[in-house]
Amino acid sequence: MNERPIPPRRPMTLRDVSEASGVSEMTVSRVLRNRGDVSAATRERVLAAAKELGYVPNKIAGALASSRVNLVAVVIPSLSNMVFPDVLGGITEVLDETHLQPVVGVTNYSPEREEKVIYEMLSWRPSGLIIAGIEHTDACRKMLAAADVPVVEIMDVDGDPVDSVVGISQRRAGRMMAEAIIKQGFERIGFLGTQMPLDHRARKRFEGFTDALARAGLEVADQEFYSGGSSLQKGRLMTEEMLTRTEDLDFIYYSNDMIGAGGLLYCMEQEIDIPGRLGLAGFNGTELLDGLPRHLATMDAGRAETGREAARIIAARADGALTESRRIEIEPRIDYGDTLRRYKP
Amino acid sequence: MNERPIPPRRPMTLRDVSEASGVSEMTVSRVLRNRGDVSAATRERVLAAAKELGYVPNKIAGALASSRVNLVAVVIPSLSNMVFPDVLGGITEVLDETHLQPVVGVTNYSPEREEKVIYEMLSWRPSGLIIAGIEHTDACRKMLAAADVPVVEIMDVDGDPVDSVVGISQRRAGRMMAEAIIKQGFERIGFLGTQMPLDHRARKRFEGFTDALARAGLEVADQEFYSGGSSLQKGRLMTEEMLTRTEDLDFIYYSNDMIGAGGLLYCMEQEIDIPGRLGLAGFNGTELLDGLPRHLATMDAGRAETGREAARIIAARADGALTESRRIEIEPRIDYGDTLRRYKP
DNA sequence: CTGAAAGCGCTAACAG
DNA sequence: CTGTTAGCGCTTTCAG
Repeated sequence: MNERPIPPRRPMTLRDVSEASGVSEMTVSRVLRNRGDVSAATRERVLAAAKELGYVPNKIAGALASSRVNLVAVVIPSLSNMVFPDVLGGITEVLDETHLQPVVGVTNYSPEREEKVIYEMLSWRPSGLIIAGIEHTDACRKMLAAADVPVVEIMDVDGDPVDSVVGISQRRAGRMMAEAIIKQGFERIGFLGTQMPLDHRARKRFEGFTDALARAGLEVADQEFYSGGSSLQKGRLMTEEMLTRTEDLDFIYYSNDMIGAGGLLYCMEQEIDIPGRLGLAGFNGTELLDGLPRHLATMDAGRAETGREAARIIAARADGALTESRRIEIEPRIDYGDTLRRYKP
Repeated sequence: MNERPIPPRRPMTLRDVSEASGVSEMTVSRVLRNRGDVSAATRERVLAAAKELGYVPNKIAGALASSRVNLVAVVIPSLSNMVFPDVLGGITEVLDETHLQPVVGVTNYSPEREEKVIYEMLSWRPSGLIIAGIEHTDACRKMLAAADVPVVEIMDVDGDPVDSVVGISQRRAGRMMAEAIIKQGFERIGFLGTQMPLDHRARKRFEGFTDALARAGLEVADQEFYSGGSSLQKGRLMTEEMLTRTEDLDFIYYSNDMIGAGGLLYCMEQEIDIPGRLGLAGFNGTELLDGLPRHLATMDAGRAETGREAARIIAARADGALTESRRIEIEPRIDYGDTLRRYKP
């Protein structure tokens, strides 16, 4: 197809644009970055030459020379969780107004991978780092502290942050839900959740939950934890198992909306009276719930808001408008939906 | 909290490790990169010093000096679509075996954003670029061609690729589904999909679909397109509308599993005989479907496989094992589920 | 096995 | 408004 002998292509540099336009490299650089005053005529010539050549500046060299990098590292455990894309949405929304750009790294809930991802990210000297969770290995904390980069830990404020932190209190969220459930008169309460060692936030929610139950003289009547597979499917199957095993349950609290939805679908098929005979609640406030036959009760953890606030902190730190650590606690909000508020008996 | 007067912290460099270990910068560099022979003793000293200082190498400088960047740019339209995380999973799986690392950019189906994202990505001189779709603005194609970087366009092979391409033929996928539907004896077929100008893949599927219908002397009996909002909810509402408007429909083809699931849930509530009175099919083969009361028919587009193949091409190009463009067409596979195969009449 | 010198492509800082 | 001169922190290359 291509018959011209290909000359060994030397990567294009500023110099090429400089030569093509007859303007010094420095001025070309100014034009391309919109910095300093350049005459309209020169600007045009440079822009035309750059476009003609299809020149894309080398940010590696630029970053090295200016020690400025417009990247914000975002470290999250998973993309398939629904939750994290929402947070990312909030981050992007705010960063889009700035010159900063998010770069995503995924850890799959593995501490080793987290260390590696953070190391890789930091080695590009980003303008900031946003990371899900507040539990990290010592090595991670050390790196983050040593990096001299603004860090925002998100989605959990219960613990000792490295720098700034934005999110809900997961323990409090668990307590709030327990209290709401108890207030509606439910007493035989089961819990269905993700395997905890992996997910500190789910664990803390569960702890807050059992705490509040204990204070009311109750305890979890049955519990089970899963890992892997379709959450919807798991919710369905595990709900069936649990209801068979513990027949007198009158409530199931799920650690996320997806398994909750699975449970809800199962219950509706079985024509179980919801929430008369059995109440249900999930966690996250995902939009998925709007399409279910009944709206599952849930708790909005303010994911987009969390992302936005975290990004605002990074942006403010990057341009020097902010110099100290911040702590922003987002208020979780119970959504009663159709499965938590009991009909007056 | 911190009472020590903070000395104006100069970012840490190789030199610091060099001084701390009493070894030349060059040798430190060798140790940290595992290149060339270094005596075990020296290696230990260097490693200890680096760890002690919490040194993280500056990849910017490294990349500039070596003109090697271990980043692979991955450009996708959206993260909330279920589909793209799966592709990313495949990509990551393969790249994890190499020294390469994916970096994700999101375009929100906007050509302008796509241009910007590509430009930003290329300015970091990645080792390769994987991008969803085969339709790009001229500016994008020009940049990609000029960049001298291996490019893999994915998830659609119908068109003129810039370089390599991996994915299904969307037109063919549409045709296959139409043929399967016709074969089952359905005749009054509706289509419910996403707004098309944004999503070329959905458009091509639709075109292939109507093509195959036409060849069988049929046409789409009703159609509607949506944008925004919860897909599950939209599927429910739009299915209701369409069934009210066109009462004699005997099949609805959805452009993705999520709206399909919404439609399915609606139909089950209405106790519509599925697939006796009405057949349904979605697209993508998402694991979501496993948890539904009935398994929605769908088509597996080989997302993870697509991601893996794309990553393999980039990896092979990066280490010189491959020098030419490749074209890999993935075979889509119909999953009949419970909603497409009609009971023998 | 180890080190010294020269640059990667750009921008800061200064001088016209 | 435009150009010149030094690096940015590493790695390449070549000498010990």
